Amino acid sequence: MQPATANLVFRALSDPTRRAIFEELTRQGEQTVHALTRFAGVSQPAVSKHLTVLKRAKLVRHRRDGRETHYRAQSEALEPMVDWLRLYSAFWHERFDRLEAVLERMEP
Amino acid sequence: MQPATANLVFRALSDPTRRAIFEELTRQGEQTVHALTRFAGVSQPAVSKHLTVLKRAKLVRHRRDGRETHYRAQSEALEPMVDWLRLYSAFWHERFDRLEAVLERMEP
DNA sequence: ACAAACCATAACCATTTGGTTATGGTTTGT
DNA sequence: ACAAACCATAACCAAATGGTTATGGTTTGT
Repeated sequence: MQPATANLVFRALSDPTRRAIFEELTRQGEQTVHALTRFAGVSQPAVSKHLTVLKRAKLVRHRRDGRETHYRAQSEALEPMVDWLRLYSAFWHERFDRLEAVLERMEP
Repeated sequence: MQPATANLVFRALSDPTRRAIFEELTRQGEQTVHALTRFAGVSQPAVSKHLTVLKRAKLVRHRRDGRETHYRAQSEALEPMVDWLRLYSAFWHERFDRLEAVLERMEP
């Protein structure tokens, strides 16, 4: 699957409610909209809209099962953000570079 | 210095113009507001406002020198974002963990 | 001395955003 | 069969956001 643009990912994760939903999906695994609504503390339509934004950034996938829709986090979509940090964080750059070098030596 | 909250950092970097300014400061080093204005393609007051947002997130520092103000990136402020990725990106978690382990073996 | 350069703030504006309630379409349980 | 549950979308609203022009305070060059 094509990765979403970095911009969509940064935008999607800039909202605390959306981050909380993504965090919850990461921690607890797949969840229905109903469960996420109880968790998020906002209305069900608000949750649905947040999930739509996360979906456009490829940060979540959904699976319909009867009348419920199950969402789960898709952490690979964070890659543009990780790549960005690698490029623009001088502080972390060295660490990442060493990671690359070491991993390549470990599994050629 | 106290790190800014993760929320401020995520918010500040969610805007493409602001990210571009931060990227430019990282690549080219210290810059005046004037130089950043030419670079950013928006008005000087717009740049000043973006710099204020970045400043609140501790992503930039400024230094007055006569009538000009020089800004520079402060990449350590990205740490909350890196920490967040470590916590919530299952995909990258393993890589980070291996980095930690390997680095510790390399320099005890 | 004074005009110009640099920057921040104020005042303003259109658009976006994050929330709400209302509604309707499927699906399920009884 | 039908009421209730689940979810998405529509319609709406207040507040936040990202931009603009206007203005004023320092500092610099002549």
